Amino acid sequence: MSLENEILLPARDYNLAATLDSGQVFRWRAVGGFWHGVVGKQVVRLTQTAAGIHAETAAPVEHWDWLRQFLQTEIDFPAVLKMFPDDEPMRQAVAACRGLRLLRQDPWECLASFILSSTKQIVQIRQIVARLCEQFGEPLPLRSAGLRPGSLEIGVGITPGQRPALQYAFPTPQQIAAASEAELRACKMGFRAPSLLAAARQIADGSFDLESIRQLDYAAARAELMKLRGVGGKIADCVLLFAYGFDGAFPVDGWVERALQELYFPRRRASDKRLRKFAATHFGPHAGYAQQYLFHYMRTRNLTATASRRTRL
DNA sequence: AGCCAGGCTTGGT
DNA sequence: ACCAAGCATGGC
Repeated sequence: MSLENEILLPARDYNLAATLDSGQVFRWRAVGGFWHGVVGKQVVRLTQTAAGIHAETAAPVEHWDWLRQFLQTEIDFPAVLKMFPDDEPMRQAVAACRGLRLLRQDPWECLASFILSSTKQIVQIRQIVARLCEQFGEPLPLRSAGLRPGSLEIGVGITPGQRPALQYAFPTPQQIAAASEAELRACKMGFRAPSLLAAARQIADGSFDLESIRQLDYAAARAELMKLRGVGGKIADCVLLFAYGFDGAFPVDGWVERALQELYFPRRRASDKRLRKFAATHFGPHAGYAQQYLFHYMRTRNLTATASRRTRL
């Protein structure tokens, strides 16, 4: 197969913008109608068309399996929606964001990102991850050397007349493990630094195996991830859902807790444990997708509320 | 200025 | 089993 640096991936019911901006990934940025990001060592530029998702890479590639995998364009998405519970909150949440999808991330990048996520706003997680990648990640070429010379320059933060910022691969466990805690703290991750460093060292020296997680069932995989410092139930569920494809994983953070409380238990206050138990049975085999819809629904509802509040002032 | 953020760990009942 | 403090930093 010949080398290519662009492709159209057919996709229906796919809201690319909402998906890349929904708090599952932290390195994608919208630049003039395009979404710029990095998948593995590929610098990628995506845009949504009527037919699907058009992708361009800075470096030519032999195939596109890695991108189909990341974007999950080939799943039976209508079947996922069909399995959602038929109740008013879910109808509202789905209507609020048609085509919101789950991506399939690299486990290490996902784990590291969510170790850094605790008690942080999404904008801040993005900043920390960006610093981490700039400090410790491998710099990646922004333009194709061969194909269509000069036609494409992919980079985050391009403004007219300005060179695009360099892009970086997400740092490997080895690269993080070689850092000091002070160097990590310089990325503004605060008390999360020792947790990230410990995870990186365990993975780098082989005492913790991210690949073997795939062989386990959900409960065992969750327990295994929770052995890592700084990884509790919520972060474990995020990694299981976003990186390993455990569709039953149901991360409960503040937003989702509020969603469950307000939408399903409006009268009485339900304990965190009660909410988790309810979620485990109520949302079916694709509970993780349902969770993402509830999360996005609550978050955007709040954002528009604050925006309108601001304009009124 | 002060509250709170895609939480977890530890130490108290 | 449940509750609270403490953690580091910055957006709003």
